Amino acid sequence: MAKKIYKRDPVASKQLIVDNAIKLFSKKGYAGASMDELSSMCHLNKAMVFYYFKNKKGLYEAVMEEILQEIYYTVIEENKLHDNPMDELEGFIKTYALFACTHPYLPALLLKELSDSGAVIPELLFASMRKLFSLFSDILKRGEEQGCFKDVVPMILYFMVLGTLNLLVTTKSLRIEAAKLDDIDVDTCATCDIDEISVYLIKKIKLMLKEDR
Amino acid sequence: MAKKIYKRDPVASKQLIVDNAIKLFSKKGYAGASMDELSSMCHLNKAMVFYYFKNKKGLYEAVMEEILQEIYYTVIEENKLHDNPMDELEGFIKTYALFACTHPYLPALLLKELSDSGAVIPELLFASMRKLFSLFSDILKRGEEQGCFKDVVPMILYFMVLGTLNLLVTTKSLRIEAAKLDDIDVDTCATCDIDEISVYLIKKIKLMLKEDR
DNA sequence: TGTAAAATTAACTAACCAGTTAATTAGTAA
DNA sequence: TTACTAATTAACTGGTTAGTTAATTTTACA
Repeated sequence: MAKKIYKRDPVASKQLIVDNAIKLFSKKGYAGASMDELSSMCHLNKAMVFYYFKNKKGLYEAVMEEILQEIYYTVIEENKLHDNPMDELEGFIKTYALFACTHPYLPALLLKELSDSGAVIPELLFASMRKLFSLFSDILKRGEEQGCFKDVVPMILYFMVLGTLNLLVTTKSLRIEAAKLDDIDVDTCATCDIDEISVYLIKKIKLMLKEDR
Repeated sequence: MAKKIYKRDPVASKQLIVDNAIKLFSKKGYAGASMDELSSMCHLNKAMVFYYFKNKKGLYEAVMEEILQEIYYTVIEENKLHDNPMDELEGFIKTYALFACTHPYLPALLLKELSDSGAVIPELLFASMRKLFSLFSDILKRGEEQGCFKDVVPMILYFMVLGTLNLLVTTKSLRIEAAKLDDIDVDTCATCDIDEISVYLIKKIKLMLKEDR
């Protein structure tokens, strides 16, 4: 017997809302995102948003939780493949870079949140960033103990990696536009792909951790 | 004779609006900033905002133009003090770091804009970022020609410097909060001052530009 | 098949928003 | 003093916002 065709699918409806909310929040920010616009993106009645989520903030939290958990587990799982700090660092950067590039809403949402110390969802952002940073910090510290990294300040290096990668993703369209002009002779890496960028970043980070001075 | 006391001062009124708009936009973003809130911050009637500025976007542009010009001229003027790429690079980083730290609304506004490729004011942001990047790129290229820098990709290095410094400024309160907890043993640089940070960053960037591999 | 719960909708509300208007007040210059 | 202009205000407008309500449709299950 063929599977019964349902006119309703609550799980799919909820996920449809989250998926479209990710797009909308990452494009317009929390304040700029309208629940009317969201519901029409989903082709659902607006009351559906408030049926599945307590309010706008609750939806935003669900969105952030989903993507922060996804990046965290992606990085953590990849990390298990390595057994020495040098490879772990390389894996961390490569994995974050690839994820950011294939999920460009992550850099957009993250930079917006971090630009005001997580004004909308301080606790959640705080906890997630800490978990990811804790792994990064641990890699560097073990590397320092084993003598493969020198003069390590994890917090600064963490923002160096995340700042570089997130900004390169979010400014992509701006950089492509800039490349078309030729009044100033600058290379904006408009055609660089993510692999080239992460290979360069890894090479440079390794160089800066190789010696004390 | 004592100077006449005026009840009105149009220049001061306009500047009062810009100063408070900087605070408000950097805290809440473009969409989240309310012109009613702004006018009451200024203790002025809301119509005053629209008397001095065409509309909300016009005010936002005035705000961005003011701070982008300020950082640009600060960096450009400092740059004139040096006569070799190594000192110029150090000066660039130190000057940007100090400015960002003493004008924390700059990182907040910049990261918000860059997180969606300048959705609100693409042309203005674009032109300003290009001017600053052009200087940075020029320093690195001259350094490469003279042999003091190796394997330079200015665009990536630019976002490395700006990303690191801007994020360290905007996350300051988050990092101070994190330092109070002790469930995970991580140093969040909560007590680092801007000089320590820029000295470290300069040291590391110099190391990464010293050799090809 | 009947019924209760879950999912969905149209229509509504009250607050807020950017921006306008027309009137009023203060400064200027003759 | 007068008369003009610039600065300032209270009160308003029309549209948008997050969120609610009560009714309706679909589904699950006994």
